Amino acid sequence: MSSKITIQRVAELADVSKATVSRVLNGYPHVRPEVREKVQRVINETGYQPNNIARLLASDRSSIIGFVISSSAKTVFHDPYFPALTESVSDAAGDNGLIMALFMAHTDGQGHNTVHSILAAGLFDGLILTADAKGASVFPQQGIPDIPFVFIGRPSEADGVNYVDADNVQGGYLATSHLIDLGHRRIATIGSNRNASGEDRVIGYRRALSDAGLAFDERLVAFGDYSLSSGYAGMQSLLPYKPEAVFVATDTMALGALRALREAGLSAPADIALVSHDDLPPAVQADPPLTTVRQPIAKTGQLAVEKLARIIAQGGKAPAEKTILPVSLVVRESCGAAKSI
Amino acid sequence: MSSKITIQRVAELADVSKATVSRVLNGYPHVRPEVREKVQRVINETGYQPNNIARLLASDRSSIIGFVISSSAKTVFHDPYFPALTESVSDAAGDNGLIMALFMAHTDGQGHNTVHSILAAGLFDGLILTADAKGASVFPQQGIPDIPFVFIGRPSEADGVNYVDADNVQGGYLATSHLIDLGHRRIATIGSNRNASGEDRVIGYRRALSDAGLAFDERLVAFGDYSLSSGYAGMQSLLPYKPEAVFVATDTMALGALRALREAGLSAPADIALVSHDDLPPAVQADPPLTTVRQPIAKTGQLAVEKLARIIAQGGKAPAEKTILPVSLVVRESCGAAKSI
DNA sequence: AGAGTGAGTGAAACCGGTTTCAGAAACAGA
DNA sequence: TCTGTTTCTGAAACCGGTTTCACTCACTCT
Repeated sequence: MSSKITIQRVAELADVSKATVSRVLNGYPHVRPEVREKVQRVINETGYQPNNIARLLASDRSSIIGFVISSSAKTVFHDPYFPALTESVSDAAGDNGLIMALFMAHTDGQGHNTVHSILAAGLFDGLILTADAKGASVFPQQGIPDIPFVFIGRPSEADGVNYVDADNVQGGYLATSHLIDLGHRRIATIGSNRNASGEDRVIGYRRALSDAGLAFDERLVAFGDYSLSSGYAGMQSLLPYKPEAVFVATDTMALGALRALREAGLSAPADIALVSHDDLPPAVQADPPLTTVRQPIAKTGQLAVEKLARIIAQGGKAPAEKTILPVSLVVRESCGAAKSI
Repeated sequence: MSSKITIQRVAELADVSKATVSRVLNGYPHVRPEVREKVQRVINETGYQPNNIARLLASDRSSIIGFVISSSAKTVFHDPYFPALTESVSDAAGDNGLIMALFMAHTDGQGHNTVHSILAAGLFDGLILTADAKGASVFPQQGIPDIPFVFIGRPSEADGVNYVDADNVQGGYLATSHLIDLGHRRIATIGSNRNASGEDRVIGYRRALSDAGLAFDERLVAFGDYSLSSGYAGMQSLLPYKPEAVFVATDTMALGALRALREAGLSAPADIALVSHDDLPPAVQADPPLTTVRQPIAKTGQLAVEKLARIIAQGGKAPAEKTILPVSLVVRESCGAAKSI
């Protein structure tokens, strides 16, 4: 089916053996310059492209990595986080000479098995996994060959596992501290206990309060599921307790929170100051633009891929290490610190 | 690296030949029921998983399809259109027993070559391509084996090419007609001439005007590039000509248009009625929620994959056919037809 | 009973590369 | 000039499946 020219044909045309062509192809030593050149010429003239499949079968390496997005809910691609992450992983894979295959792992039995069988097929050199719902670890499982993998986001059982994550605790801390610095005292949060990232942000929130000598008030904490509507609901549940400011754990939920405010006849930052987390496009597009904690998503994907590539190159075994990326506060209008149009 | 058990090992354990195991594996006939069962038992007991690579090399079929998103700009994943499409293609691929590998084809020389070489490697059974910038056809090119492919969206050169697309002309027509029905006369549009879809929507817009006996006014047409900011700029450029209503070719641009209105002290639908196109999540989230033309994105991806699967099953050659999916109008608040909170 | 079918099976070729191994050629040192 | 290396190179094995082909063995049909 593919281009009809094979390594055998090239070998014949260049009047050498398959082995020699293979050496030239892979840049191996021990080939006379003139021979190398002759082979190279034939390759160029014929437009020969080695068949990856055969190469892979022989060398036990595919150059394909799987990127598994475990979406418990259908929310996956509604939050711009995953698209952004996907893009960076795809780019990084390309830069490292790898092909990325994307999977959405639906946690229902059916889809689960699909992913499982795909993995077991031995097609991939490695995997990038997104840490998702607590305890719902897709990996590792019985019967799966020990293929290298790297998590993005801290998985629930992080012991002995490679992962790259943003400093979510610090994110919650920065956001909350900023609100404290602006003079607010009754600071609420719309967090999430769906996964480690969400929990960490709430931890940062509590730590900031504590460091500032402020009491933690159970009633000022709402939990969402990263969806816009859960942010909306969260804010509604918070309003009766009259918060002066709210740290919302994601931009998307902040959008929902803003809507709840608007419908209650309130506005940010005039009535309630808002700081969110992620700094995705909606943060800029929101009205008012959101003060938010910037999470280095592109960097996260890139480092994860590079780490995986390194592990693969090392033959699979490498000590587990975690990488925590710093986050930073981006001040816009929703917090009330800056004034603009 | 993979599970150490090979077909050879299974054959030995079941006391049959590799050929027989292969037949059982693929559900081929000519195997005695008892033998089939014995082999199956060994397979189950050992947890044997056939090596896809070897299978593929021998059968010239990989069950992997490439999904190529050609992103001229970085806008790709900012517009929720692509995430939604990706999700549907991924799902459909899984349903058809195929693995989807995602590529972002950056049109710069570098990335271009990457995709090119990947394709030439003969790893894929077929491709799903997104029709993008006019003339910038990624495909077909010299040296690429004739691999089956299906476009999503009408490509610039659509002759003899398989594609699945929404009825964009009808979309523009429906949106504009709705505004006309509401009594508006000075109807502007923020369209796009970046690709066929954009052009078609403008064609529908013009046709609706024409059918209603309204004159086409050059000054009431602005062009954007699908980004929120271009919608913003588009609306600003339109305002001096006092439109009563505007058909914006995508939800995302409509978000930008709404912002421009707000900053100009105007609001929709009170001052200017708005209808957009796509019906992606932002349409619901917008304030006011957008009246928009629903495009069956999930269906589009699904049909494209199914069509591709069919072509592959038929051995590659099949007559080119186009599939145009119907669109429908979703009335919300931005057009002024409905009143609600 | 003998020829003609068709199902069931295994040996071996094959897919298109990589890798091992051994031999030939070139070059060094004594 | 004669060993001892080192550099090139090709033949052949190998990766783990699929597929062809020939052969055996019932089981009809004359």
